[in-house]
Amino acid sequence: MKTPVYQVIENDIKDKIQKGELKHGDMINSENELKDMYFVSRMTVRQALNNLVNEGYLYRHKGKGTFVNNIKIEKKMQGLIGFTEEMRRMNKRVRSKIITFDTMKADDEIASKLFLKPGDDVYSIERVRYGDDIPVLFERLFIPVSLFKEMDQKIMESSFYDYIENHLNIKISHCIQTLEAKSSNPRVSEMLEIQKSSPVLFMTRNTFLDRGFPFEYVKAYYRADQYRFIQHSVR
Amino acid sequence: MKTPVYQVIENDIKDKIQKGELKHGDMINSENELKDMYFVSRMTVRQALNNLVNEGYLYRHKGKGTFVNNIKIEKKMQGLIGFTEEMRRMNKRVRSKIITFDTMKADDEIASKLFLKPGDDVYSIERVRYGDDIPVLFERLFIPVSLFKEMDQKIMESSFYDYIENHLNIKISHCIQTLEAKSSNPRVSEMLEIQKSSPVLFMTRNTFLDRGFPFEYVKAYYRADQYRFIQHSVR
DNA sequence: TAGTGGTCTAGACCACGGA
DNA sequence: CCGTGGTCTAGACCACTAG
Repeated sequence: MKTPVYQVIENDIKDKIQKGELKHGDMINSENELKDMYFVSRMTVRQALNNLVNEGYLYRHKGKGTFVNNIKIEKKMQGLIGFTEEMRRMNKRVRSKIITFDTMKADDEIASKLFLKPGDDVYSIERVRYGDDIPVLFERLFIPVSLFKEMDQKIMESSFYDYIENHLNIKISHCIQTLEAKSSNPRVSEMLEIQKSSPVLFMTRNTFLDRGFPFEYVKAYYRADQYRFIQHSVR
Repeated sequence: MKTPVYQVIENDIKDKIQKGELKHGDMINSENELKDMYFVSRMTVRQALNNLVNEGYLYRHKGKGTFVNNIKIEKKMQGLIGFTEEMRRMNKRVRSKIITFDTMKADDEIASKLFLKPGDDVYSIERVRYGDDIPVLFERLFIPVSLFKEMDQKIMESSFYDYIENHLNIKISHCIQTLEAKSSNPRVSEMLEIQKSSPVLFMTRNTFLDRGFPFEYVKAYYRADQYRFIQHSVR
């Protein structure tokens, strides 16, 4: 279980950035210096630096050197920040209430999103999520019954994604989200405790397993005065 | 202006995936085969394959081989799809109209977003963008004068990002976007040709150069009935 | 056991940037 | 000019997978 040399070099440089010994804009040791410092060949040094450049820690300028990037934004933070994480950033208490939990027959839209035939069984789950007891989001999830025969309300109240990845041992591959502005309809207004026809942020999410099949389709309404999406993109 | 060998190999493999000669799950030629096919050393082959793995085209299994990934498109489309691209997907003609083009003193908000002091000079550029002659988005850009002394209207009418990356030879590092729903104010209603207090999608974007400094801060209003954001996230 | 990718060496020549 | 990163070589040994 020996750590490869290039990973040792990577970790040393990351540590120095973490500790503040290397700051944004600083030039790090040149490849030839690092090669002599670690008694390795230059290609090994380059392997370490390439990885750090790809992860956004460093950037290079030919003829000048290799420099520390301004990396509050790591690749980890890429993509949209989820509801729970965002609420935690704002120090708000999170709570969920399940409104309905049914099975139904998929209509054309749901069927096409979940790669089913119209009329196939899907779970339909409505819930409201609160931050500091203020309703922030009203969502409806559609999940194929055929994929999760033993679904129950307890799974939905804890972490559905955890259940899939750790209990069923299936990896989640990717998702496609859409975001648009809408006026709230009466049902949404009631659930979010806002006036009729207020602006709301409407999101859909289609999430796929690593076999390429979708396992959920979600429609969600966010209160305009309580939530915004934040997204970091690299490169 | 000679293309490096590893890029030739990369392009050949990308082409084969594009043409369908290589499909999801197919094993590509081994590193030793590729080395003999291109009359290069194995390290050069590995440089090509490493890049394709990082871009999501391929994945490797030690002891087995290198395989074609199925999500090549999603990785490329990761992050939010831009206005021009989205309009093209919907086969709409794109047009921009610059409304105002001024310099002004940064207020507290603009200054903090652009790492300036309040009172520093910034360009303020308002424009409306149309799809098939329907106004889709009204945006206001703030750009530090100190970074782009020779800015003029023609740069903004063509591609600002192209100008930075290719003429000034500075790389763009990353951006932070926020998205929320709002009611349109009178100015926005007029520009987007919609009724007063209609729902609009409000976006801000703060974009950074590879030195870590921001070069633009954008506020944009999207017509709810004409635009939605689509986002792909991997893993 | 044979073949694959993972790690690593000790060199080389080039293009670019700054003094 | 010299030092930097960019590209490339012709080997080597290892760990893993499959037949």
